Amino acid sequence: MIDPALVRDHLDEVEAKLAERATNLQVELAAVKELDAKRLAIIPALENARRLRKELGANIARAKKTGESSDDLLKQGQIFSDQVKQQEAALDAVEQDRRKLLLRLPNLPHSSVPRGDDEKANQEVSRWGKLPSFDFTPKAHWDLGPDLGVLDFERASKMSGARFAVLVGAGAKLNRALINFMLALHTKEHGYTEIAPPFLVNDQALVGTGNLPKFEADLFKMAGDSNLYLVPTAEVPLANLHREEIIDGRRLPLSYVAYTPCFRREAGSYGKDVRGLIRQHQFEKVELFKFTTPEQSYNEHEKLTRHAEIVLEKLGLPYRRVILSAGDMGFAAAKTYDLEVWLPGQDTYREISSCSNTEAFQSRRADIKFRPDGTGKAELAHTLNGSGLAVGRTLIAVLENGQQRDGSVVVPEALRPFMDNQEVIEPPR
RNA sequence: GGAGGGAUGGCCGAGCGGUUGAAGGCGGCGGUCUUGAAAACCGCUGUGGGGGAAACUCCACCCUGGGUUCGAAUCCCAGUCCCUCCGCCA
Repeated sequence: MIDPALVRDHLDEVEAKLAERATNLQVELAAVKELDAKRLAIIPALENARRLRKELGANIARAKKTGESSDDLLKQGQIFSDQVKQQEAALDAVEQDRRKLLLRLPNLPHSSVPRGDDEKANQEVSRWGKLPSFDFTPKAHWDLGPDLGVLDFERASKMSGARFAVLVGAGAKLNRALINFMLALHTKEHGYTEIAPPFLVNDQALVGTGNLPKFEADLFKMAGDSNLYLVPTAEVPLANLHREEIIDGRRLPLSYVAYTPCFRREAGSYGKDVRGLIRQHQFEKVELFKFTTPEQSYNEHEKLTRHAEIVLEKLGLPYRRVILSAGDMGFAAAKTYDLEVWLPGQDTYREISSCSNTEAFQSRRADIKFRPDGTGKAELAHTLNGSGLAVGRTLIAVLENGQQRDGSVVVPEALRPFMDNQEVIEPPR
């Protein structure tokens, strides 16, 4: 949620910033501002009514003590009480409406974010790694995987339908090795605390991250009268780890890493990435998350992005870093770097990680604060998240980049300790 | 699933429906004392929202949401979470 005070005092700036996202939210912003003004008008009236009621209450108590008649006072009390109730109802309605609008406004882009309406305006920041050259035509993983006997899309569709996959044998093992490798790296070398969170979260948690109320269609909701949803990313449970808390500022930054499956409806992506493991209803991810101070958050953003990049470097997978344009960023992000891994089978870079600073956007929704130096006034924390990495896409990259003429795949050295020292995945004979 | 018990400030804990934002203790901060420290003593010590340049001031908040009442931390209803016992269960 953006700061309501900004809408009140700097409407033009907010409008301009949101316009960079290729959105037109002038109507909503004007409505927020109007409701805000109404709110500020009701509050003094309400408080005055409450004060009158309170003072009268004290008089009644006194009169009762001395045994005086208090019938007139009681009658007056009724009037005051009605006024309070009326004003309270008015304030409640205005605040609810205002909140409803605010919850649907995206975050303001940071000043370092390039303008632009969509991914075409994204800017490459850096490249790493030498693109592999093959003396044969490299296969895409949707051919390579089944040929190797490690990926099975047809059987998955029988039990679950489209956008699911079964990993078999060395494929399942490679998947597990990637998870363990990433967790080991981030916990031992990058200082993250490992979290094993719930995979089902309630609606409030999703409001906190910005997935609700606007993107309900992207989520799998449990049947029945529960308000539980399957996590679309570990970002949700991790962000809510400290909801409604005031963190001792001396403990910041707090860095967490969690492995979870992720579940997404992928509504509206019909016909997009229908082949292979790129876009699935269920995938796995190792997620990085930080709580930090506003002063440190952009520094931490760089660090977090580097931590994700190091995974790719250790695996020897060529990639590039891209800064997303304002129009291509997610709802909650103020700034996002995407990491794109090279997929030779598709002759292109594909997103494998997205690292965002949401500034106070999620903290304001989830009420996450910190107290600098452990004392003084509590301030909203900044939150950061990033994939470190998407496991399925990493698996694809390992297969496509490591493939050999005979259809076998070389296991990256860094992964071998997690693969019983297996060096090559051989095709079935 | 059944039967009970509970939820109050950073923590523990008290609170006949009427100056109770809330006793007391612990912890924390500041001070006095001390060569230093401890002890002792004194003071301060929540969050949000209005107003104000500020000092300050007003309003709200005792799990959440309703209700009763002139007035609710205190009474009633619903819900959430925690604990104990029984049943079931990986």
